[in-house]
Amino acid sequence: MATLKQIQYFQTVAETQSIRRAADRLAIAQPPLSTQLAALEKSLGITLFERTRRLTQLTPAGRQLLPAVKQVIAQWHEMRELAHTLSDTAASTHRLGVPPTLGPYLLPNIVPSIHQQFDRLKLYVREEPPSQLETGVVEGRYDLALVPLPLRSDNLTVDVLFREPLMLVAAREANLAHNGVLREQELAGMSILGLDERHQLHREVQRICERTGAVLNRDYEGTSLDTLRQMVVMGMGVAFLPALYIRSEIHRPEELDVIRIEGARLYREHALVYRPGSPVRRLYQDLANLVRKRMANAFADVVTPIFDRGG
Amino acid sequence: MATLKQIQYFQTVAETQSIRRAADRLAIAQPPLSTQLAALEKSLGITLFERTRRLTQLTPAGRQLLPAVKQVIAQWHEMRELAHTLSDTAASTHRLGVPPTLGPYLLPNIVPSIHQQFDRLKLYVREEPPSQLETGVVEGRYDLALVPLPLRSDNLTVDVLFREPLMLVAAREANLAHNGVLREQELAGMSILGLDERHQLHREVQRICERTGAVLNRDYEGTSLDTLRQMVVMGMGVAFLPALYIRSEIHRPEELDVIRIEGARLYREHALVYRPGSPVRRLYQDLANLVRKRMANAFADVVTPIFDRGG
DNA sequence: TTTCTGTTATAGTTTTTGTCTATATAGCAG
DNA sequence: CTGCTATATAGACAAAAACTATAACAGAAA
Repeated sequence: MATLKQIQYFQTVAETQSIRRAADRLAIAQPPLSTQLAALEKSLGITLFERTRRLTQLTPAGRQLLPAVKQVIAQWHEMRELAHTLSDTAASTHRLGVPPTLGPYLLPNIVPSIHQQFDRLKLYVREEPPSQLETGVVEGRYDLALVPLPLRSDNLTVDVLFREPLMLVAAREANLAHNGVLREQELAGMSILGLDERHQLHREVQRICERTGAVLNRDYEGTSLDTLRQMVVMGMGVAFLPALYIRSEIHRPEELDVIRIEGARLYREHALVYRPGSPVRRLYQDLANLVRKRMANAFADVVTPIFDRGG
Repeated sequence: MATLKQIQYFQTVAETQSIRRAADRLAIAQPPLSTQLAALEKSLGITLFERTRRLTQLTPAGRQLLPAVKQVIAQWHEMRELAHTLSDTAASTHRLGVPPTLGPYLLPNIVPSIHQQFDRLKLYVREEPPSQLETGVVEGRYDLALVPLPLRSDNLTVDVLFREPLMLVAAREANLAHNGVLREQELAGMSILGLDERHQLHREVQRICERTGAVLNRDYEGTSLDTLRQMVVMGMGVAFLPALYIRSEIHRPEELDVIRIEGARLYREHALVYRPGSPVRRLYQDLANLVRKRMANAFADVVTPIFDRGG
């Protein structure tokens, strides 16, 4: 089996037109070079060189093989160069999974910061429901993912990122809130619109309803935060929407009231997860910290970064 | 230094997602595969795989390196395939040098036969004066050449091919010959047109003139056989032209008389030459024989093949 | 929990391969 | 004919890669 070494030897001899000079250039003795050439010729079934005293030159067959040989070596060098670039772990493309109720409203705010700090890191981002994100990371379809807590699987490393409040949203005409604030008790019996049950948010809202005595309206369920918002605008009821969504999407405040609920712990928590065995987990920890800091700096009024609860 | 073997191992492990299965497929034991992978990772400075118990999968960096790795292997296979094709010596391109006073008139008649017998052999043909052809072969610019005898250099293998008569050509109006034949003595004093002295034919004609008492006209010399013919047609004198040229180029017999000289040995001899050390000299001998046979079959009236005078 | 199973890593040994030095062989020049 | 130079060959040695055996370890099953 022809080796890369032999192929390099071949090229050098072809260039120098001399086994002796090639041996010098390759920094080996002449006999092993002769031996390796003979081995290569045997394995290829071709006489590559015409050896005379004054010079060693290519045979017609060898001459035609030379370009192919150079191709192999060129590709090899290219590969090594790429490897060198990639040897900085932050220079690779990492596959990031995000839930549809968070990704579109969070990423635009943090991706620029990521590129600023890790300038050669690339992200390949896909949206999926959180449960699929988890299995996706476990099975290797993703390298890391943003998911809401709690997790189903226990074999992932979890870096908790921040706590995001859920705000009650009502149509302006409903005139539901006094001064934009309601007490938790006032939620009791209220009819709440939610997303369909494939979304994680469905369960989170469900839990809130159970705790506060509100009633989750299952006759109409939204398929996205935007449809949910539309349902509220159209007066079909009230809904809990994530603070980051509200911050980025509620552009027409005249249509909707955003109501803070006093005394209730209405929030969801997001984490960055990845396989414990990932060789670049250190990078992912850095990314997690970057997200927390970014949240602390630019969204302190909206979310609460969590710095010290590791997975 | 990453080896081809290691690169193949890398690809196989990436495909099977398991070191154990890859080892099976590669028909080696598992430990050396682990070792080689580790060596490759070290030499590239990259962690290529994330090894867990259930499966061994690519890291982000490894995933991006894989296409480059496949390229290297693909090029390598391509090279081996080409080598296999070339292992039939007759499948290569051989550089053939021919003199301008022979090539254009001989090759069209023999190249089809060559391709018929050696269907994958290719010829790269160039024209040059015979002296340059000889040094060209010695120095390796050509693999073989057709040259007129005698040779200057003595370090080439010479396969004599055939003897080609030189015919006296005169304008029809000159009415020089009786029945298309002249005796040698009648050449004495005759003014002969020739090619310029860079051509081998110049010297051949000069020798004939010296022997027969004819006079080589040096006032006007042709630069090619065609200009020489034109000079004869225009009545500037008579000339010796090679039989193969006449056979292929004298299309208008009314313009010129072709005259055979009785009793004189007026001919030149052509040989196929190549370096004695050429690994494919056997092929060149076969080619020489093919040319002789072709001459014997189709040009017996024009040239005389020479079968038994080796170099 | 413990045990069993399957996978990868490590240790030690053997075999193979590559390289070295020394020498033989062969053209070519003087 | 005799050196000179380039390549080939032989034998010794070192390095690399293979194998066997075993350890370590995680996940599944008991």
